[in-house]
Amino acid sequence: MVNGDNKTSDRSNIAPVPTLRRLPRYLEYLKGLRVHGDAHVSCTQIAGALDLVPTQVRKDLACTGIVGKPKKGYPVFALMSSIENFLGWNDPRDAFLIGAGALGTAILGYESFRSNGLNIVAAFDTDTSKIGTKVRGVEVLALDKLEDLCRRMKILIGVLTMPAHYAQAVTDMLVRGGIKAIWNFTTARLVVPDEVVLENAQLASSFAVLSSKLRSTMHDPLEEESSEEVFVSN
Amino acid sequence: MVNGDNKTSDRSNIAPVPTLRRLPRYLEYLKGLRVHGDAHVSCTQIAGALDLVPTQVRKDLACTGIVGKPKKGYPVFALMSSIENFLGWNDPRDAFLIGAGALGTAILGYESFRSNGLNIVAAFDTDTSKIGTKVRGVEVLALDKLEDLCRRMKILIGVLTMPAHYAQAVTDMLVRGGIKAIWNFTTARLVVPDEVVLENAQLASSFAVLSSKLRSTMHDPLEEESSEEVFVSN
DNA sequence: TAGATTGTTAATCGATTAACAATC
DNA sequence: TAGATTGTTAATCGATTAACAATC
Repeated sequence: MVNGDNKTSDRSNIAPVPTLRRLPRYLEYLKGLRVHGDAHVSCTQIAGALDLVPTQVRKDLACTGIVGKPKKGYPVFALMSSIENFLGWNDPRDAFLIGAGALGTAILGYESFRSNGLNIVAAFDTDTSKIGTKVRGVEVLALDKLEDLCRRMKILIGVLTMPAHYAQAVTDMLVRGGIKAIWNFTTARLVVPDEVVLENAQLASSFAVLSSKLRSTMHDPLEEESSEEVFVSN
Repeated sequence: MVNGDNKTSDRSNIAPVPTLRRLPRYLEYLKGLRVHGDAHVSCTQIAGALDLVPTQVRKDLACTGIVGKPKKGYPVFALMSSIENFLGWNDPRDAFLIGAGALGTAILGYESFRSNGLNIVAAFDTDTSKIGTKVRGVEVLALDKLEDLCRRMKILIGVLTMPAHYAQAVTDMLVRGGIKAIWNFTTARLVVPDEVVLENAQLASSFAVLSSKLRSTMHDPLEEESSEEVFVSN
């Protein structure tokens, strides 16, 4: 059993980041199909709906370990399980959310995160008027209990939704409390030990892509009929 | 002037998406420097702080049109302007936000978006208890006024923070109202005409990357000291 | 001046896409 | 069976990284 070379367990469960980012889209699409029984779906179908090419979809899905049937495609439910399993979304992971403001409330309310393995068991804040209350059914605790509770409850994920200038201090508390991963919604650049996973939500990156596209369509006169009056000599 | 071949105006102001996504990080770093006068910054400095390689930073910055000085680097303020200008973040663009819930409130409160050219001038909702009130200083209006106001106020950007199942209907209203860009925070896959820019915030993608990394560190026994008891024969 | 840094060209790397045999 | 679809290998594409002359 030592050094087990089991073919079925994909030890090297690494996938390119672009693939990882597409997997939730596939899952969302599959959920939307609302099929039952042993319905199948092909890469052509998925690609068509999501504006991708079938080969890419096939390669992405292969990363999760699913095996399809030629001519039929993939069994829908098995495929959903395969994606969820690959992402670790089938077994919930306990998380703390720090910052019970508007953004924190929004994250707590995202039902799809809960169904995707993010189990936020408590929120933390420094605002005494919030401490002791519940937000979206989750209790808000005092920030000074964070490190101790993190350690005792073996919390895996910390979600940072507080003002950016507290972010590093809170991160340090979580790290001391033995956190495994940090999902950072602030603009702060965080320093964490190598063994802690850090993912930055980077809303500004998304807005930058939008801004740039918008700017080019606005500046490119060929994009649509010119907004300026065409001068016609009469 | 027709067909102007002006070298200074970079007509083909296209940059790779990965570059676009990094630009806000550079800007954030530069703002954090809090320098004054004609302070300069080098790619080596920026790369060191952001965990990138200098060549990549140099190429990214070159996309924005900035020209540096050998041995000195780039003038900090000119560089910030160059990035902001490239993204169109220097002149504010009027936007509507649809869905004045927790997420909408969070976006309205993100001061950095306002300073980055996103000028949300009104919010819309169907909840009559919210209509007429102000959220973060922005008035909440009835959804049925959306299309008409969008057209009359020549709104450029629509920010979607309402429940996913309304998203396509709201998008259609905005499109009819002449919107140029849509920033979608819902999980809905939206259909828009070619001339409308669509950017999906995709929080789930970010969470998928985190989940996958976390899953591999948890499953990889080499990542840290084994959590299982090592059996020692005595 | 010497040397750090830029701008740019070439090499590398990795993801996407195409091609095609295998298969149900 | 015929043909759509899979899995996989090869070709392409584009971003990253390396190399290096120019320069202040």
